[in-house]
Amino acid sequence: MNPTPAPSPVRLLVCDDHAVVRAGLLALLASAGDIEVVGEASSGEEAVDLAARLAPQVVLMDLQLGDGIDGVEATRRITAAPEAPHVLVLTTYDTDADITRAIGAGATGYLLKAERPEELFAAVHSAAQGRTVLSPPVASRVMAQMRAPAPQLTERETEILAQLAQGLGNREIARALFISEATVKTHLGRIYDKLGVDTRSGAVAVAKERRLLR
Amino acid sequence: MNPTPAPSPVRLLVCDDHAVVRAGLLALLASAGDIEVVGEASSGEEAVDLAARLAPQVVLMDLQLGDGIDGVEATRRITAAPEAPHVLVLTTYDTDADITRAIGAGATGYLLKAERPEELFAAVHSAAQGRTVLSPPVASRVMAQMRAPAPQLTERETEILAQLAQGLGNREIARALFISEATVKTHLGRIYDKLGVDTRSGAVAVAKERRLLR
DNA sequence: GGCCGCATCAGCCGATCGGCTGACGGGTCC
DNA sequence: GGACCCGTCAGCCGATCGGCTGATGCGGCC
Repeated sequence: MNPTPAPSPVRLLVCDDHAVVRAGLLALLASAGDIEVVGEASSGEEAVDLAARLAPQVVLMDLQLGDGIDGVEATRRITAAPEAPHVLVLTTYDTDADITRAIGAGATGYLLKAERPEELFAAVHSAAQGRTVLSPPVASRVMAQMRAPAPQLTERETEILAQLAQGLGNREIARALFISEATVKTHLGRIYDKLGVDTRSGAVAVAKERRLLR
Repeated sequence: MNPTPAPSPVRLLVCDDHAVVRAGLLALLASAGDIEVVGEASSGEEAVDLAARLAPQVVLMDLQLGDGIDGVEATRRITAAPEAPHVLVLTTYDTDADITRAIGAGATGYLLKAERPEELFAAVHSAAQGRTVLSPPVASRVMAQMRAPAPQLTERETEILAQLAQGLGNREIARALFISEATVKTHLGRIYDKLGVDTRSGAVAVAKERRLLR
């Protein structure tokens, strides 16, 4: 009937730590017809392993994976391999920190779970060809990121912030990081500037909100 | 062939703000056979409306719903109606605060998305009969909650905590809530006790962690 | 009526924080 | 070699916080 031969389906590996969500994705993707789910992983480690063994064209990756390595690290390891599959991130959050880290780790696309299912199907095919796919809200943020010089925290500042979020005082932070209290205060001041706050509790709130930690 | 007549399927309404997840659940539940999804909602308001109009036996409800009312409030409104359907909460988090609020709002069951799909099917049927279903981790927490008198914050303390998480100082909090600074400090002291911390940043961290706010 | 939890307030004091100015060494980039 | 960022440190000072003791009023509960 159809003169054009059916294209071979895209070989896909799905990684999500929630079994119900994973099963839902499998059922959903199966209905697409031109997508073949060749494996499923419930952890980052498993995804890295299966990506190497099953050689899928695309890995659909959640960023939040509970225990073990997170989606960013899994993405980094998967894309580091020769002949690596393309990683399409499918997650809930569209925070700057997550997007930046995922792209930095080598993700080909970044899709939100709020997206329409048809977009997901289209994105899988685009990713199979190496084409970048971004959800509109994500694309907006990426553009904004380019325009605004990105008030990003340095590694050291992030460490300080992590200690702060434990409720530690300056003296305790200093001891934990083997630096002087004066240095801690210097860093804190810069952190306040970058986050647009002027108290430690405000900094912790913003950090948790923007998912700058862990 | 089969001597026993096929039981009429459970009428189900699915509520989740993420379109991809919702579509996945639909596809998954459709494969169960004895479950009929009669409607889907992408917001709490829509769920309340559809629950009244479609008269499902069970509502599968996510707690995090983005804008508008949250899953707890939606559950409260749905179960408030006469002849109300049973609400089965299906969510990611198993924090004490979420569980307590959901059950308080009238939820019949509380399932985690990490659960196996078969458990979801079984839970829907149990919920249809009004039987309580709890994921094992949730059940454990409920039991622990019963044993330990639950260090719960009062309404006022929660308000103070919310202000604190904005990074406000004691004077500002006092002004915002129309009370004296001394009172703010008294409340803060009690909050520290209940949360097991001794600094404001620690309190904010715990609050965000245990999802005590919003 | 007494008990108790909750919210409100006062005053005190030592410890801590936040903002400031200034400084030094080690990278990187051009 | 100079500009620049990062991380490190010092000292100062006023503002704020955290812990304490003690007190009042209100509303349930028995």
